Amino acid sequence: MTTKSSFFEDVYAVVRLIPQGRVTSYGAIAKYLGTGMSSRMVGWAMNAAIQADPPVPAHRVVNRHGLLTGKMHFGSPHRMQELLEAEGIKIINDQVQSFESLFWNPLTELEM
DNA sequence: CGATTGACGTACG
DNA sequence: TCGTACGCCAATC
Repeated sequence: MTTKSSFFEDVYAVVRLIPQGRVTSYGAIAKYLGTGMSSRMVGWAMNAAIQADPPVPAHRVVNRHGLLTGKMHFGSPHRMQELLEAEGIKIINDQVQSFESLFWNPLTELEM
């Protein structure tokens, strides 16, 4: 893109492309962005993503294990789980059920 | 300006 | 197989 897309904006774009009822991992996004395995940057971007406009469905982004590690950042720890369950995703003990089936890989879906 | 932290992930023991 | 240590890169203190 001619526009100098910031790391954050790029993350927002990918997360916004996540279909409802699907989830992805920080590492997948990080790799898609080409930042390698610096998944921490993705998580940091997510922190700002909540305040981003339009709002980014950060609740669809979980860690490699499918755990809602960032649930505490949604204002209310239960908010993230509520949002995911509202999309039809089952969560038990902060763990996404059938995570592998619900996993949305940007590298595959976007066909890099 | 330097040190620490951070919603992760991989490697090694 | 499980636990601990290290690395990434940027932002915040």
